[in-house]
Amino acid sequence: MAADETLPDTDLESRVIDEHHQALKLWLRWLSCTTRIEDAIRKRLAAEFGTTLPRFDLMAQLERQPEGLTMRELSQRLMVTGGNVTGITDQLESEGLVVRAPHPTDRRAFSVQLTPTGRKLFRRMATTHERWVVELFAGWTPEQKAAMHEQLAVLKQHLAQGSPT
Amino acid sequence: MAADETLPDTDLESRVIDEHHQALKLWLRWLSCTTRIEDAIRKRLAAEFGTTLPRFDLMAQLERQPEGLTMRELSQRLMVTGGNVTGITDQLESEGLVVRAPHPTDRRAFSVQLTPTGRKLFRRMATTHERWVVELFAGWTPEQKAAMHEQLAVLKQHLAQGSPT
DNA sequence: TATTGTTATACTCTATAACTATA
DNA sequence: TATAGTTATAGAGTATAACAATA
Repeated sequence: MAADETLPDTDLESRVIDEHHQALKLWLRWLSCTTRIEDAIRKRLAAEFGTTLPRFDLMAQLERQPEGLTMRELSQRLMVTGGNVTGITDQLESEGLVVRAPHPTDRRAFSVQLTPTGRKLFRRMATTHERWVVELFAGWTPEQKAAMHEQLAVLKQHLAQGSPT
Repeated sequence: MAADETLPDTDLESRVIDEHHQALKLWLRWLSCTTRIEDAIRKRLAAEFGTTLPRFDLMAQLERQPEGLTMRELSQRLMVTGGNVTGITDQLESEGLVVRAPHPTDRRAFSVQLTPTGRKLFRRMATTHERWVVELFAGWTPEQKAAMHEQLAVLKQHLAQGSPT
C-alpha cells in the first residue's frame, strides 16, 4: 500500500479503472432509482387517471402554451417522430381533451390546444403528480435536492454539447 | 421581504410550495438527463451491436452468475413478467448467445447461462458500454460522482421503503 | 422544392391469462 | 396445491417510408 512513489503507472491505471467503475456504478444506481420512480408514476397515472406518461407529457406541453403548438413542435419537444404525435393527439382529441385548431398563418399546420375539459383534467393530474414526486423525493433534504438540481444542470449541459444530435 | 416574524404562516406556506416545485423541477431535469443518456446508449447499442437494452440487461445478469439463473430469477431481477423473459431468452438462444441448461435439482426449471460466444460478445459490449458511460458523465469530477452515488443510495432506500410492492 | 401532417407498416417491449409439467 | 415456464393475445410506444396538401 501507499506505493505512490514506486508504482506510479499502476496507481494511475488503477485510479482510471476505479473512475470507470465509479461512472458505471453511478449510472446503474441512477437507472435503478429512475426506473422505480417512473414505474410508480406510470402505474398511478394509469390507476387514477387512466392515462399514460406520453399522453401526460403531451398535455403538459400544451398547458404551457395556451396559444397552441403545431404537430411538429410537439414532435420536437417530446422527442418522438411525427407519426406518434398524430396517434396520441388522435386519442386525446377523440376524448375531447385537445383540439386541432386551424393555424393562423399556415394552412398545412394545426394549432393543437387543450380544451377547457382537457385543461381542467390536466391541472388535476398535475397537482396529484406533483404530490407523488414530492413524496418520492422526501428522503432528501431541501439542501440535497438543491445540490442535485445544480449538479444535474452541469450534466445536462455536458450532454447537450457532447452529442449535438 | 424578511417578514419572518410578521407572517409566519404565509412564509411556511410559500416555503412548502417552493419545496414542492423544487422536487418537481428536480425530477423533470433528472428525467431529461436520463432520457438523453438512455437514448444515446440505446442507439449506440443498436448501431454497434445490433442489440437492445433489455437484451443487454439480461446478458449482464447472466454474466454475474456463471452458474446460471432460472427464468423466474431473471424475471425478478429484470422486473418484467415471465412471458417477456421467455421471448428475450428465445432470441438470444437462437443466436447462440445463451443456453437453457437443465436445472440441477428442479426439473421444471432451467439454468440459463451465457455460452462462450455470448460471454465473449457481452464482454466486448460491456467494455464499450462502460466507455460510453464514462464519457457521458465526464462533466462531473470524481468527487461529484461519489457524492451523487451516495445521495442516490439514500433515495434508493427511501423508494424501497415507501412502496414495498 | 421543401415542409406539415397523415397513413400504413413493422418491430420491441410489456402485461395478462390459460395451459403443461413438475414439486 | 403450488410453482416454473410457455404460449397466445393484446396494447402501447416507437421508427420508417410513402403520400397529400400547402408553402
